Amino acid sequence: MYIEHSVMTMTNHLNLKSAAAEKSSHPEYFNIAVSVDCVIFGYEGKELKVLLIKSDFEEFSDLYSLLGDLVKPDEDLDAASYRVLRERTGLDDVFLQQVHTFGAVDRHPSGRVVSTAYYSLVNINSHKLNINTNDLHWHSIKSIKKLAFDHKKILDTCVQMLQEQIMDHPVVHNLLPEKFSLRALQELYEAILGTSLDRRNFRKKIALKNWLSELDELEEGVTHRPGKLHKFKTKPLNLLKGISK
Amino acid sequence: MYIEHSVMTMTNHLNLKSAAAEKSSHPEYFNIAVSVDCVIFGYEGKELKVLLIKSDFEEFSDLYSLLGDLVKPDEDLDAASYRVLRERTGLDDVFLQQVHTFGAVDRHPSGRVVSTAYYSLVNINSHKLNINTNDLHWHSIKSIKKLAFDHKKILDTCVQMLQEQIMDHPVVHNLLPEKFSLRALQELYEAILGTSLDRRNFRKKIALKNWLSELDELEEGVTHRPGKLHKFKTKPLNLLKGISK
DNA sequence: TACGTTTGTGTATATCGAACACAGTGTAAT
DNA sequence: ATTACACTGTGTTCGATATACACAAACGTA
Repeated sequence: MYIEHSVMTMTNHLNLKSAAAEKSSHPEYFNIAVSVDCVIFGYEGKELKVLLIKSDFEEFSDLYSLLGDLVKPDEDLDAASYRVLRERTGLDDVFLQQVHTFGAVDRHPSGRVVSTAYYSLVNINSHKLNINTNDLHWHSIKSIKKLAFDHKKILDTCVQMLQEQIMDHPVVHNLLPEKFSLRALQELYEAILGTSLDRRNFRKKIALKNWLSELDELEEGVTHRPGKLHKFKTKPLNLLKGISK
Repeated sequence: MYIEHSVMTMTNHLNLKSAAAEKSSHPEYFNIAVSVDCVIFGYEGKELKVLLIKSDFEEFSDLYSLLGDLVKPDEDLDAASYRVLRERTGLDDVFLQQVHTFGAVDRHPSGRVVSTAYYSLVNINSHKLNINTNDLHWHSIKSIKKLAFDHKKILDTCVQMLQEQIMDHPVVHNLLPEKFSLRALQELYEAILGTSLDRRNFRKKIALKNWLSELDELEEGVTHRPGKLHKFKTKPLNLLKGISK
C-alpha cells in the first residue's frame, strides 16, 4: 500500500494503479490511503485563480485536478500539505489552512483514498515562485466548471472558507506585492468575494482592522491621481500556524 | 493493515497492536490507518458533558478517551462517524459535524493513525439512548483536564466549533426535551459558552432567529411562576447534512 | 487648459449588541 | 390570608457597526 513517492511527485495527483494491483494479492493489508489536496490560490488580472494540473487519469481525460499527494507514513498530515506546496511551487513559509476531509468511498476511481484539503495563498508574480513543470497552470476560479475526482467540491469548499476568513484575518497578505494601494486591496477582496464593495466603507473597515501601515510613497505608472501605498504591519501568517481566534 | 472490526467495536478506541506486528513483517504495505473520533456532547444538570470511555492502553492507564474506530475500507468517512455514534449510543438520525483532522505522526503510540474528529449532540435522557457498556460515562467538560492520545486537543477544538455554531444554527435541538422553557434554553447556552447571558437580550436574540414556536402550555413542577413552554419549529438537523450557510 | 479617472474624506440612517428595572404570577411556609 | 421567595415577561437607552451616498482635489493626457 505504500507507494514510492519520488515517482509520484512529478506525476499527477495520486497513482494508485500499483496499489490497486497489490490489493488483490494482499487484500488483508490494504486499508485506506491518506492524501492531501492543496487548493493553491493566486491573484492576477483582478481574478482569483487556482493552480491546477492536467489529470492523467483515463477516467478524467481533459479534466484538471488539484495538487495532491499521498501522505508518507512518517510525515505529519500538515507537513504533507506543506511538502506538496513546496514541491509544486518552490515556496516555503507560506500560510496553509486545513479546510475539510473528504472521505467518500467512491471519490477516487483507483481505490480508497481519504483526502484532507488545505488552502494556501501565493503571489503569482513572486520571484520565488517556481512552477516546476509545464503541466501546471493558473485557472480563473470563475471559469472552472468541472474538475477531476471530487475536486470541484473541494475547491468550492475552500473558496467558501477563504471568503469567510478574509474579513477576520489578514490572510490575503501573500496575494499582494509588498506595497500596494488600497484600490488594489479592494479589487482583491472583490475578486475573492465575487461582489463589488463600496469604496469608502471598505477603507473604513480595513482601517479599523489596523492591519496596514500607510507609507510615504505614491503608486507610480498610473494614468490618474496616484494613491498612497500601504503595507501589512505584520509578517504574513505563518506556515501551519493556522488562524488563531 | 486491515483490522477486524467486530473485535474492536466493543473495545476501547483503536487496537493497532496486531497491525504494528504486521508492520515489521510487511513494511511496504503498512501505510496509515484512518479513524474517526466522535465528541458526543450531552447536557445534564446544567452542565455540558461528553461521553468518554476508559482507555485500555497501558500508556494511558487511568485516562479516558473519546469514542473512535477505524474506518472500514468500504465505508464513507462520514458513515464511520455515524456508525461509531450508533454503536455506542444506539442513536440514529443524529446531527454530526466534521470538525478537523488530526494527523501528527506521533499522536497514537501504536502506529500511524490519522483521525477525523466529529461532534454530535445527544439527549442524555432520551429513551432511545442506550449506552451499551458500563465503560462509557458522561463527564462534565469543565472537569476534564487530560485525556488519552491527543483527545484533549480534539475535545477543545470541538467545543470551540460548537460554541461558534450555536448562535447561527439550531444545533442544540437534540440536547433538550421536546418542550422546554426559555430559561432552560438559556441555561444550556450558558453551559456551552461558559458565560452568563443577559436574560432579556437572550430572549430577544432567540426570538429573532425564529427557530421556536411558543406553546399554550406552562412548565410544571417548578416552585415559582411557570414559564411558557416552547419547541423547535423544525426537525433536528439531520444526519450528516451538516450546517448549510 | 480642459477632460478623464481615481483619490481622499464625512454624514445620516438603520441595525445590532449590551446594560439595565419593575410589575406580575405561581409556590411554599406560616 | 398573608408574606417571602423565585422566577416570568417586557422596553429603552447607549454605543458600535453596516450601509448608502457626494464632492473637491490630484495627476496624466490630449
